[in-house]
Order: sequence, then C-alpha cells, then structure tokens
Amino acid sequence: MPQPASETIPKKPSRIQLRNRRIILDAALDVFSQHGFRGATLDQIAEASGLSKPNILYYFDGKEAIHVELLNALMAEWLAPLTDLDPDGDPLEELLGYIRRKMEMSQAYPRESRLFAGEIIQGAPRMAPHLSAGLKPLFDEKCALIRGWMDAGRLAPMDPGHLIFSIWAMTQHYADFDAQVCVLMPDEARARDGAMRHVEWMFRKVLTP
Amino acid sequence: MPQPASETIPKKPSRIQLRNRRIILDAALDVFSQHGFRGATLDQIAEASGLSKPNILYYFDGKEAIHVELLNALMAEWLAPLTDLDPDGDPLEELLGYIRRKMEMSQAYPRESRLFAGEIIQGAPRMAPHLSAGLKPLFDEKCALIRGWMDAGRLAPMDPGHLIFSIWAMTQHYADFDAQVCVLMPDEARARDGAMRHVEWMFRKVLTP
DNA sequence: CTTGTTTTTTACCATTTGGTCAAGGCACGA
DNA sequence: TCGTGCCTTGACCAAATGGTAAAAAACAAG
Repeated sequence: MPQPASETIPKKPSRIQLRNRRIILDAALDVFSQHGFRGATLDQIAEASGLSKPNILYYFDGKEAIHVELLNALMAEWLAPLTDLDPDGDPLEELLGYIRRKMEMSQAYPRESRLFAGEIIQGAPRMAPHLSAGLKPLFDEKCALIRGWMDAGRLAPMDPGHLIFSIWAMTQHYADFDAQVCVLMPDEARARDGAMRHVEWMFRKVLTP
Repeated sequence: MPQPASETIPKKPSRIQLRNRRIILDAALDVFSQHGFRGATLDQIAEASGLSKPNILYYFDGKEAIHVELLNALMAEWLAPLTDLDPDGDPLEELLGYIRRKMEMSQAYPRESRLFAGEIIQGAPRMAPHLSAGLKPLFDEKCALIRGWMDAGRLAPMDPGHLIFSIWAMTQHYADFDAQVCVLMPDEARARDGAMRHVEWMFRKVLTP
C-alpha cells in the first residue's frame, strides 16, 4: 500500500471543485428556499448556477444530496449562537445577546431561515435525525442552564423550553414571513429597526424578574 | 328572457357537487399544506380524496384553482378573530382573548396554518393581492385601535404592528413547527398546555403597563 | 320505462423531471 | 509540447405530471 490510508477517501478536492460546489449550493439555496424540496427542479438550480444539469450531477449524487448538504451546513451555523450561551455570564445579557444574534442572522440569512422553515413545515422528512441528534441535546442543556438561572432568581420564572420557542418564533418570523411583513409594514426602516428594538425590548421585559 | 338573470351564473350546485367539492378541498388541504403548491400533485389529491384525477378536474378548473379556493376560504377564517377585537372592551382582556383564540385555532387547524405559512414563505405568489386587499386594511385599523389604547395608558406602549407580528409569530409557531416541537419536547401535555399558558402569561406581562 | 342531464371512468397526450452515458474539451504536470 | 486525467456537454431515457376527449354509467323528471 503505497498511499497512506486511501481507503474510501477521494483525495483532496481541486480548486475548481470547491468553486463549483459552492456555486451550486448557493443556487440551490435560492431555489430550495423558494419552492421547497419537491417544488424545486434540477433545471432551476442549473439555470441559477449557470452550469448544465449533467454538470451539477457530476458534483452531487442527485437532487436529494444537494438538499442534505444544505441542511447539514445550515445546522452547524444555526446552532452556534445557542451554543455560545455562557453559564458564567449575566443571564439577562446572555439571553438578550442571543436574541440579538438571532435577529441579525434572520436578516442576514433569510434564505437559510426559509429553507429550514420549509423543511420543518413539511414534517422534517430529511431533518428529523439532525434534530434528534444535533439539536435536542443542546436544547436540553440550555434549558437546564436557563432553569438554573431562574431558580437562582436571576430571571423571571417560566418554562425554559417555551421561552426558547418564543425566541425562535419571533426572530425567524421576520425572515420567513418577510413577504407579509413587507405588505403590512411598507416602511422598511420601521420594519427592520423596529423589529430589532421591539423584540429586544419585549424579551427584556419578560425576562426581568 | 324567461329565466331570471341567467347571465353567467351556473345554477345552484347540486348536493353531490357540494359534497365532492368539500371532499376534494379537504384532501387538497392535506396535500398542499404538506408539500406546498409546486410539490403537490393532482394524483396525490386524487388518492387522498378517493376520486379519480379526471373527476377532480371535473369539479375544479385545475390545480391552481383548488389552491386559490383554499386560500380564499382560509383568509376569511383567519381574519375573523382579529376583526372581533372590540374597541369598547378592556384592552388587556381583548388582546389576551385574541391570543387565546389564535392559539386554539393553531391547535385545531394546523393544516390551514401550514398552508398559509408555506404560501408566505414562497413569497406569497398567489396570496399577495389578498394580503393587500383583505388583510392590510384590517391590520391598519387594529393597529390604530391598539395605539389608541396605548396612548390612553391602558397598555404598555410599543409599536402595535410589531406587537401583532409577535402574536402571530408565537401562536402559529406551534402549528407550523410542530415537527420540531415534538422532537424537542416529547411530553405532549407540557407542549400543549404549557404553550397556551406560556404565551398568555408572556403577553400579559408584556402588555401590562 | 324513457329521455335528457349530470357524474365518472377509461384511454390518452404533451411536457417536465430526475437522471444516464459516451464522447468531446480543457488544464496541467512531465 | 504532449498526453493524462479531470471537467463539461449534447443527446437521450423512463417515469411522473397536469390536463383532455369521449364514452359509459348514474341519476332525475316525466
């Protein structure tokens, strides 16, 4: 065996591979987030990416593989802010910081938010394992942390799980329901800045003991 | 002209027509809410309804017509609770009552909620006119009402529009993201009852001056 | 029962869709 | 410069999809 451990590892990806995979994933994010998995077509992804359909299938094993790859990447980024909740920090400021980061992400990455939302709405057929394996432990851990803060009287007492749901619901609402927000609140400044201020103000009031 | 006003009106629908249209719409609600418009197929609706595909097309002009009909019906039911906000009632109790009704609807009609969410996430391509014409005026009216309550010091002051968004976000979250809630909070009683209690408690705290 | 109307089905169709394949193009090290 | 191996493409395919036409079946009114 001349090669060092070449079992199933397919050597390192070339520069062009890296580039094209990125292009495809970006185009696919557009298409999947807008039409959902079943509603998206390879032709749409091909056109959006500027590559031919067979070329896309040269880089990915199929439509589902692209979708799975996107969800994997999504999961990692999505979890980070929650992971960063610091047990040694000030409870109120930690949570408000988390909320702020979630709001920023919602505004900076609306496509990712919608992709996730669409997947969950459809019953999480390709995501359920990720939720159980990746999100659930983290969720439980942070619930325990928050409960500790509440028991110590440093936050108003409530169900930590439902608190987290509230945060997710409100922060992601502005990304997922953007079409509705734009119709009902055409003043963009009021919508964007106001959302941030409102959500932060609201949770500060709720969380203060 | 013997017939009284038979211009374009297609006489009254027979009993069997009423029944089958209802069956089809119910099946279509299942399918559309689970897969979105583009992801849903007539064959799926046919199977879910127990009718043949051509038979479905006998009752509706096409896939899109079914979808539009569902959205129309949805809009009416969805708006009702907001309409019922009574200017002469107690502000806090009026809003908490609205929140309670929204939570109940979210639990009783999750398919409708998901159909709506999916449509909005995809940019509301078939819903935008309804939003502008139907929802927007009501939204503005109720915003003004709530603002009046706040100016009178009967509610904590905040942006009424964002308040309504908050309510929608949290109430519909439990329907739309049910798959996630079920994974993270397997105790169904805690999820269901706790959600209702949490949301009501939270808004009571936020809204109290 | 008979006749005219409504409902349902059977057999199709054109297009779209995810995916394949073999051949051609192209970059890059020797 | 030249070949070797990575990259790209045009042509193609089987299945699925939205939709149609017309005949058969069910039904209602007389």
